[in-house]
Amino acid sequence: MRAYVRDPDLDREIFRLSLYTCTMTTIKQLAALAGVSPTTVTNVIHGRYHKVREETLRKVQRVIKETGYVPNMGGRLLNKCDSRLICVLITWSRRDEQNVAKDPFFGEIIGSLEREIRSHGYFMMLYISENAEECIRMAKSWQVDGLIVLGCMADDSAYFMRHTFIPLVFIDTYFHDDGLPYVNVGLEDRRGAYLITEYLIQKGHRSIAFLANNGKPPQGIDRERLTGYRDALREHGLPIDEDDYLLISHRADERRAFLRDFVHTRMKKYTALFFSSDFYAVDAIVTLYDEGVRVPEDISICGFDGNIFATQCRPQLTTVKQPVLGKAVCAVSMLLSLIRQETPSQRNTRLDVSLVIGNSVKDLRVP
Amino acid sequence: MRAYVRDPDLDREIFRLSLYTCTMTTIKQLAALAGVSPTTVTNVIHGRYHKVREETLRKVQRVIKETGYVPNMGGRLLNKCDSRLICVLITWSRRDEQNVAKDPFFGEIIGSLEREIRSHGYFMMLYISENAEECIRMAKSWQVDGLIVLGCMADDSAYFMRHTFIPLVFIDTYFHDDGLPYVNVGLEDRRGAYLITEYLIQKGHRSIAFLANNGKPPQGIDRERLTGYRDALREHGLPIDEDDYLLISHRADERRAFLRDFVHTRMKKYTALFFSSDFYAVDAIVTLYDEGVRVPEDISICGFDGNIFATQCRPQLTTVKQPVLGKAVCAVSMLLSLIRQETPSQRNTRLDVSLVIGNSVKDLRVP
DNA sequence: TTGAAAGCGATACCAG
DNA sequence: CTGGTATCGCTTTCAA
Repeated sequence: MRAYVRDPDLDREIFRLSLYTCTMTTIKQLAALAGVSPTTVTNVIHGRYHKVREETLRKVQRVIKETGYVPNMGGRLLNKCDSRLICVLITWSRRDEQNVAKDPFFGEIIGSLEREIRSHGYFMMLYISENAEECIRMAKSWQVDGLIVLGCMADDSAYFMRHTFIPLVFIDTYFHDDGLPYVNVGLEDRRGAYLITEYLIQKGHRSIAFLANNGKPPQGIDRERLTGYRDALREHGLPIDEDDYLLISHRADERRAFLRDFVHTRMKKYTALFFSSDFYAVDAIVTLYDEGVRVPEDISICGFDGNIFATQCRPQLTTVKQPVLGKAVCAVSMLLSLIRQETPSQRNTRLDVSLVIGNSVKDLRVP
Repeated sequence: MRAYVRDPDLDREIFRLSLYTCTMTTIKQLAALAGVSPTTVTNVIHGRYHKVREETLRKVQRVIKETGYVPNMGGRLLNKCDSRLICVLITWSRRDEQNVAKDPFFGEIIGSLEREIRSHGYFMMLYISENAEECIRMAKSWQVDGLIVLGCMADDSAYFMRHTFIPLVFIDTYFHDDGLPYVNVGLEDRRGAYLITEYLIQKGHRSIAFLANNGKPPQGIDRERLTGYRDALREHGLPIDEDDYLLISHRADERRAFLRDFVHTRMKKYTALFFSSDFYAVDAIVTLYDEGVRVPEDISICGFDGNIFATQCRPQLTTVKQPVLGKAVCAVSMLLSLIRQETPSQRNTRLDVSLVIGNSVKDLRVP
């Protein structure tokens, strides 16, 4: 195999072409430059090397490299089935937009998903909407290869499943019991809530409230966490009272008003408050602090998520840590296997959580 | 103008077609259904109503609606110049990924940008990379209509400007003095820093350190903030010392180690620390708290950003608030005007900032 | 191993 | 007002 010899004519042509930086090089042009057909060029691009002679391969590769060829995705899209696009859908139903975007979980999961998607050679579209129909329209419009849906309500997830055949992976979603083949990546929500409630009980707490914001009756993850909390109470022989499940608003002003009132009335009934997320737990610590209530001296508080709020809060929040990056890795890998038409190893993945002990819980056994 | 009469044949056809939910309806099919040409259908879709007779219009609109027509963006892309795609680029140079994604600013700006982009009928791609060349390749590949680049280094911004003609708006970026027509949306960084430093001085502080992490000499926004801080010192007759500009690491462990050491050594020299971001300021408050140093009793601290960290921190952080949503609105609107080939009203927008007084600064004038 | 040619869906141009 | 048709860049099929 002899060494590749530079061709001055080709060099000149490539240079001439490189001047037109405004218009992109096309496969046809590459073909013309290399003196081969478009077919050969595509074969090289797609790594079908067995279909190309060594010398041709080199020549084409050189032209590709030197022109700085960039494929036009429009052409690909048109030829169906390979957009290389993955769309991350977020449907904020209850919580309002501002809150969700400020929640560090949002940034973390978006960042992690982007990294996973890009590292697998896909591109990420982000679409945030309350309207499931609109989401489906855009997915079809862009022929996206796959969808990752973040924490939506059961009605929406059913809608997504019924209205498209696009590979679909949910994160943190719970579903109607309708037999549809949902693929979900979630947490051991129930176990996490159980663990932390048990921890509170161990520390001598007997009257513990659970606070969440996903409706009465609770839906989705909050229902699971409530169940875990109640399981722990029951198994330790403590009474379960409907009234100990408290609904808090997603609106900061309403939430604070509630807490300010709560402090001077019903709070006396409890020694500990278990919030369904760090976001709300920290907000409560701060509100109570402003009301002169000290944590954990006057009341113990814990959360769920283990995010940066929990670590940067003083007293440091006792909480349940979830693996955010792990969620992203898992979701993308499941989605890719769906895209490859493989049957996923598991439809319902529940990632493990762990207890993070901070200083927001008082040990009541010590006098 | 007589009422539109339903056509049973058409109804049947539409129903038949709707069964093929797997393949999308095309303009050709719409045309066939409505008994017109593709041209007419496009005209209707693009609202060129003056080119279509009333009756035809109605018929076509009905077919579009009933088939649930969704345009295939591939076709559009191919016909150049109208991808309706805006790509948000993030190039983390110094700070590491985890930190950036956890910073609430990230989530807030992403959320706000998405909303702005979508509400103007565009689609958002998110691309996070350290490699400017890679960014340009993807932008060309997708023929994106515009790019929004978040806080990159001067070298990268120059690279972007030189290597593409795609409309480009920067956020929070400072540039080389190379005469390129950068369009940027930033803050009154200098004024903000000036304001808060002046506030500290008013409260009796005379030795104030400035802590940031964008290198020595500082680059980008940190250089401006440093300048504002020094302007305030100078104008109030206080000495300016190189050593009062302290570099902190983006790595949590290094930063904390530095602070822990700092507390027992050089910190005695200062009565106040001004951090270049709330992220670092809050981290410092927490680290100092753990070291038994109380804020503001032992030392005063302030930040810059006015994000949720600052509000949820106790003592509440005194800081400079920036309009995050405003940045997104402004950036998207400038980008759209660039896309429309208009000359932007302003190349360099600096949004106003305001002082937020918390409880993290001690009034030294009170004995 | 290579090439010619037919499409993918939307659009714009030009004729009627 | 409406329709035929060529085009965009890429892929695939089929023939050489």
